[in-house]
Amino acid sequence: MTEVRAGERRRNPRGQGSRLRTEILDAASQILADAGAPQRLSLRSVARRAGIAATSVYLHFADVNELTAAVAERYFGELGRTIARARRAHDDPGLALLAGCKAYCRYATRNPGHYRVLFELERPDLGPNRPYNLEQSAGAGVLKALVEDIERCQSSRVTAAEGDVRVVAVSVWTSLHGIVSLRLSRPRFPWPPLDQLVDVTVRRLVGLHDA
Amino acid sequence: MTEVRAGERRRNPRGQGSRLRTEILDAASQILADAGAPQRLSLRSVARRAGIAATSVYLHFADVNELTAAVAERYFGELGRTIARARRAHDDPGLALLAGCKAYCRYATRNPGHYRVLFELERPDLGPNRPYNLEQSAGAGVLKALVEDIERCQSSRVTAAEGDVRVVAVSVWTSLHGIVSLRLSRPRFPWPPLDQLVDVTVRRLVGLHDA
DNA sequence: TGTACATCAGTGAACGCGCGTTCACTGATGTAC
DNA sequence: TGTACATCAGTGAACGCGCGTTCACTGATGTAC
Repeated sequence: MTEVRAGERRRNPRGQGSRLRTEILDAASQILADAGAPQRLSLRSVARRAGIAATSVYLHFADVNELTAAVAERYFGELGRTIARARRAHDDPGLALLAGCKAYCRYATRNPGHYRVLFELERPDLGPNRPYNLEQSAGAGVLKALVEDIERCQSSRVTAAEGDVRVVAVSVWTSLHGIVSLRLSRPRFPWPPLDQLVDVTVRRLVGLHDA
Repeated sequence: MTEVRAGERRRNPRGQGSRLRTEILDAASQILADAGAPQRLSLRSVARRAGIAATSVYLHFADVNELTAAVAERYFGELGRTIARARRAHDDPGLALLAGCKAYCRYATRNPGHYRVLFELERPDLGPNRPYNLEQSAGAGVLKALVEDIERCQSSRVTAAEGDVRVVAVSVWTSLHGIVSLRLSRPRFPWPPLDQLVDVTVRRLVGLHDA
């Protein structure tokens, strides 16, 4: 089994073995950026990209599932920071909410591979017979911020509709996911412009007055 | 290569060779129903399930993509009929719309494998550099019916909001897709009840008065 | 009526590929005595 | 100060699996003469 080696990498100095973990996750990130789809994310493809032997992945991850879970963890953080940055630019709670939603969708369409790892890739570690603790789930923070944004809209009366905030937040989140995931899997469909679709959808779901 | 043979099937009589095509699609359907996910839908798995040699699939399909396209075609029809049946039970246009939307979501959650073939499975035949004719796309009928339902709501004044009907229809469709596809890929998340989420989402998007 | 032949509905072995995982190993660097 | 040893950061060959596709074939059934 001859692996293509990318530039004869030199081993890390003693005590710095954990650097390889980062290099592996970087390689996974590059694959996702290139392919736009998480199907190509195999243990061997990551090792190839990182320029190491396939077996070296086992030095840091027990199996391929642990690797993909670590990849997902990394991108939940990235997504959360991207949204937070967009919201901060607005004082008006309605505009802040919309900006966050648009940032979510732009992240997905610009980083399809990363986004799909988060929400579409099969994750046996999240499957049945596994404990699922919402609080410790990496995506929980993103949803929590969305709930707070909607609450802020309601309490400052920029919104017309009331209703269970959590249900509305889940409605907004799932709708955004539908908007971007269909766009990614069926790109040739004649979609309306992304920002327009997000704008219409979120305004109506939350009850924001038109701009 | 010894294939497991399921009950020593006997060959079709002369002139009835095209029966095998149906048997192949039936086998694909069974696999999707069992697995709930389209990843398992390979040419070989379908052949195994149908009790035929892998090569026999080539008698009716040029390659594996043509097979999956045929599978999708079949389920678009099924989905469309399911929705139509649900709508017909209501005279009120708002209730008819809601019933169709709920039928869409129920179809997806009850037939996850079939639904995912329609909207998630990679379809190289729908990829870039391919002609995409909306009119001849198998899913076009489903969307068209949705547009008509929303128009009926608007013209009979059960709806408060106006707006570009096609954009609203796409908004509703993508939102429904998000609701069910996230549920399928992350089943352990504490989702609100399906019907409640659909009800809230569609009513707000279309501007239906609460029940 | 008998038979040669064409057609139809498939089969079975083999190919090369990428995959996850296992196992035994290598070779540089630091440390204890 | 010299050296034996332990540790660390990896490697390389091999395993069995399922995959899509190719190729040459088989054997029953109908048909023309």
